[in-house]
Amino acid sequence: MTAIQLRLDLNKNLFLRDPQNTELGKRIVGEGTQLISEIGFEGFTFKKLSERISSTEASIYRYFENKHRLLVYLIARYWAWIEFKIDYETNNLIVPQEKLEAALRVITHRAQADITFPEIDEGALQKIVIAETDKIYLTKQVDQDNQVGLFKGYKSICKKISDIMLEINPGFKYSRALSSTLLEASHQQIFFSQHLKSLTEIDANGDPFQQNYEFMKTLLSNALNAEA
Amino acid sequence: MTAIQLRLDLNKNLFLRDPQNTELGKRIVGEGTQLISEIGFEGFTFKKLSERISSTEASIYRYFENKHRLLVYLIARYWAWIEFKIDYETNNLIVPQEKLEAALRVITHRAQADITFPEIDEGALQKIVIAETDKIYLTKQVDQDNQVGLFKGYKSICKKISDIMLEINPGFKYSRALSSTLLEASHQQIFFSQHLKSLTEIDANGDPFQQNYEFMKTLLSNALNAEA
DNA sequence: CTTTGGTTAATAGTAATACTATCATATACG
DNA sequence: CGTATATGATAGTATTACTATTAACCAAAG
Repeated sequence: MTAIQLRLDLNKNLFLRDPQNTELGKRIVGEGTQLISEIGFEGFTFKKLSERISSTEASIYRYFENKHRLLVYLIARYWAWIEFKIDYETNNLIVPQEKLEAALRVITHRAQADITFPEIDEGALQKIVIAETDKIYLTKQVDQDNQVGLFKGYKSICKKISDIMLEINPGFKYSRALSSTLLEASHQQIFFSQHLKSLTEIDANGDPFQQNYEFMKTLLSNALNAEA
Repeated sequence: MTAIQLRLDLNKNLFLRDPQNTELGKRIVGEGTQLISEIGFEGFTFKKLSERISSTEASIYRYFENKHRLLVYLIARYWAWIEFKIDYETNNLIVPQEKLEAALRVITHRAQADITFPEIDEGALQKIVIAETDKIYLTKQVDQDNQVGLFKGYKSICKKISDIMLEINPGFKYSRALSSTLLEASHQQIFFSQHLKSLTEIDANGDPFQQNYEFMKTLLSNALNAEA
């Protein structure tokens, strides 16, 4: 795959001012990704980021309402990127089993800078997704955030995979549930392999992304075939 | 089942002073559970709790290092409670399939005050587990916390279920991974049914706990039988 | 060439949070 | 009775997550 660059149209509620439009915006997003992946979201502040990009807190606040929104924005970009890759990889495939395998490969594999954003380090972004994704919806404002469309990208991928499952087995009753379970497992199992090793056979010293793919493929094909 | 009361020996690192030993300790834990389930963990502070129990911040800090530790403590109690119930329900069962079903029922079902803690509202505690569990390990200190045994209870349940799976199918390669995936799904799917409905078929207006049980049972039996 | 609009920097300030420290009082226990 | 322990009362601190104001800069429009 040739390296191409992406520019996304994301939900307008994800930001106050589109960071893709300005130099400062790109630095906020690019260095923000690095900083969060380095020190973790809890320790991250706009103050620290402003020092890193030689700007000010107030300037960052003009792009994002607060640090939570920045996190949601970054992760939305990740899922938009994943969705694009699923479309790309499944394009022209006819056999639904092949489509599903291709999609599964995309959601489980290590981030690679094939299709990329100009200013974002995809490896760092994937690290954020692994460690912080669940925090975007595990909040009191989840319903409001959901209502203004902040989670559209994630839901869209879930539906996409669910639809492929239904092509394979139209009678399967839990395609959405299985799809979201797999999406969650795609980062959770990697996290466990790094930090809570007894919770998984996946081994961070081997090729955890590949192992996770195999685990999930096993789960999937059995679940779908059995009910056929 | 007759109502019985539990007193647990939890890891000493979960608290500074054992809250089960004193009146104040029990109020911290009991009212803390209520308050977190009401306002969410982010909005929760020791200040607010101290007002609610007519005590002081400083007194609460004598029991728990910080609010994160209190959350870890509460959730550890939940999983210890679940583990006890699994042991109780699987006791004397011989057929591993039956054991697995019984365990699955325990981890998926709505909290009931059958086997109980004196001061804790199990319904509120389960609400906390559904909304906050992942926050106990999605932190920068996860490795240190893990090292001092804060997550022992969760890991123990994961192993227990995994072992039953291996009784059914000794050749299954992903028993730990599947077990942790199901444990995570046991609260995640309920959360989705309440807040991000398009991510699951489980319907919060029906009997979501029962539906979740059926979803997970489907997953499980297919995964285990296929590889037999 | 000047005005204007838009972007950013600089600075200051605030309420709340997450603690820590100190001291006095109550109570319990041996 | 004396002493250890638990709690309460109070105060204080560094940091966080913002908000507000003003001034400087720059590009395009008139």
